[in-house]
Amino acid sequence: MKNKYLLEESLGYKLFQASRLMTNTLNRHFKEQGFLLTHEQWQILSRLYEKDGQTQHELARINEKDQPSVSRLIDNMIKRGLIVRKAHPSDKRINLIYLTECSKQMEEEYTALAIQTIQEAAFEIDEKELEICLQVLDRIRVNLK
Amino acid sequence: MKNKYLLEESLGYKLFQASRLMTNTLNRHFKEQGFLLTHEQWQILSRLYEKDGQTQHELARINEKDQPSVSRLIDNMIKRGLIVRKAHPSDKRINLIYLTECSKQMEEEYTALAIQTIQEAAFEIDEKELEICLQVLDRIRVNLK
DNA sequence: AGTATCTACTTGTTTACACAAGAAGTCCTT
DNA sequence: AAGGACTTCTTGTGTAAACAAGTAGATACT
Repeated sequence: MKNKYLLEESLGYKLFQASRLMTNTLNRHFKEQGFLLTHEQWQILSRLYEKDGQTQHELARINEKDQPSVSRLIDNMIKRGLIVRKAHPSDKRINLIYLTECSKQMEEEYTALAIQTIQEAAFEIDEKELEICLQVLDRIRVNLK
Repeated sequence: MKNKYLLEESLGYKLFQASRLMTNTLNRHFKEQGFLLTHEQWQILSRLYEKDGQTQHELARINEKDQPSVSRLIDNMIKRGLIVRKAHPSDKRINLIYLTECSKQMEEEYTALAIQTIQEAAFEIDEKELEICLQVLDRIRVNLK
């Protein structure tokens, strides 16, 4: 008997679809609240809430994106008044990225929507099983990096 | 003590990064073998290997994408000679999508790379824990759909 | 000092996504 | 048979990804 590959049952496909549903749901929540924010922009903001004034290089590194992606993501966020670029005091190559008053004030509301999305996703999932899932995801990241 | 939200530790972020690593790895494998194929295109092909001659609407539905995305994805795949559009015999609205001789011949090689990617991702992960993770992913999809 | 190398960032190109709106064909109902 | 509703697909627009190539500033070496 042939053991056929089925896309639908594969780890890659399930991961991909679950991830996309979560990011789409978060995007929808932002939109429903009238916030012009994408989940990618939220990733950047969230890093700045943890530590304001990081370089683009650092933001790319910790978010595991390449620099061109972050460069343009930041362009869009500046257009929307979420962040600003400031020159590094001594190294002219470097841009330091800072939150604006506007985005600082929104931290709680944005964070609440992120947490809400995770709670919706994790609804009625056993806590131990969720923990195991998170560990597996960590290991996948280690394996592929 | 304040229980702060940490992006890095969140389900959404871990899912997103693990998923992106898997799709990027699959893309890289295709490229290394000289195959002009993206993971999104592989999703479509894989569905056609299961059942040739599906409509765009059906392909969009089962892959959980919207129709415009599938329409343009199919445009690209036609350009690369992976599939063809054929008119439905009685309903002129409908395009039926068929594999080409070329893509039919590649099924085994493409599938091998998909399986290899999953094996790399799942390396040294306990089988029971992986199974739990897959179930959690299924439940996340149910919760958010 | 002068050249080579490295670093941080930007620009160009292609692929793909989501949402909105439009075009064309089919079906239903009277 | 005619009008309206529904279905299928395409086009328009904006966001973001990866990879390649380019620019400008800092550093290191002789």
